[in-house]
Amino acid sequence: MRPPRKDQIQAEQQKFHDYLEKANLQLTPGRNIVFQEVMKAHGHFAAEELVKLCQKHARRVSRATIYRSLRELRAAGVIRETAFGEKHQHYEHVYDEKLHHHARCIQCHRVMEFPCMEEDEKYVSILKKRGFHILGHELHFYGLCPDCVMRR
Amino acid sequence: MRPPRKDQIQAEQQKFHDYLEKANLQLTPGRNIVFQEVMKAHGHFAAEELVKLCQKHARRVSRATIYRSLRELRAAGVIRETAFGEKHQHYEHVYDEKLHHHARCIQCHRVMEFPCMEEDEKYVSILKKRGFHILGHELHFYGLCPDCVMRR
DNA sequence: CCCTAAACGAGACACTGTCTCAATAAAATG
DNA sequence: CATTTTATTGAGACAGTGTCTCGTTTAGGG
Repeated sequence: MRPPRKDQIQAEQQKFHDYLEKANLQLTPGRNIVFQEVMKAHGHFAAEELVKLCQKHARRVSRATIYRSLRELRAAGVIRETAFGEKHQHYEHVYDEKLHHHARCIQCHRVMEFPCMEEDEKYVSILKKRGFHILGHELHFYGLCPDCVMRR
Repeated sequence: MRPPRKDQIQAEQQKFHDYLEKANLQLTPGRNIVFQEVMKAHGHFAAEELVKLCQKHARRVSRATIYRSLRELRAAGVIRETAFGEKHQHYEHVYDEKLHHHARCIQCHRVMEFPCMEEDEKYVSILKKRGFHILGHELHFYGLCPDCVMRR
């Protein structure tokens, strides 16, 4: 996933601000630092990476604030969780949403993305028939990425 | 997923014993207790649930042994991990393997299963073309299960 | 300028899993 | 059978990730 364009950052900022306003929350320095770092990060990142980045700032931001802000960004629809079966949660941006799936290398942990296809609809209709209310889905392949296959 | 039939338990036991022999490991009381509890459990279970179950036995089994045995059972192909984006790992049985996917309720955490279809092959061929060596895949829907939809 | 409520940081705590190390049991050997 | 070697184990320390509490700070609103 390429880094967000300026106008996309703008849009995300708007989204976040709108959310804060609706939820009666203020755009405080702490929240803003977390937001900025999240926008700088691209691809998939772990919460703890963000903790390290945020704590490099002059104004110290506590873990508590960072985790709190991540939840807010999630609620605002700026980032989303992705489950990789590791011990810690990963996030990715939502902007420019072309729904995609993930292939994760079990060796180097790199993640490849590939677009979601309408084939998934068949599953969707099965689940709907069974009364399951779908909020989202993700197809997750695991294996060896091209580089790690070579290295063998 | 229904509980394993007797002959399936037999087969799994054989698999485990074969693995132990090949790996020069012995079928010790500790390992056996873990195996028995794993076979009793069905559906998806977390490591910590198993810890609790195993520790009810007269012969105390330590966390270390349980986690070690779980790894062995995984290596033996008796159980497999499933990533649900929660904080702890889940496992499920491998016996009577009809490959299936999961729909998890974000409210009650129950998991529905549905069969894997050949539609996935399209993704497989895309990834292969890109040089990714696939070891496995899982489609993961999340949302509200029928019961939780009702309860709203 | 004061009052109140929101936001914050520090650190305790909880959970899950790993690791080490000394004690034990079991097998192999003489 | 005694001794040596090796595998296995349990206890608990440790680590990583995330949550929670609580006293303090900050910032508006009056």
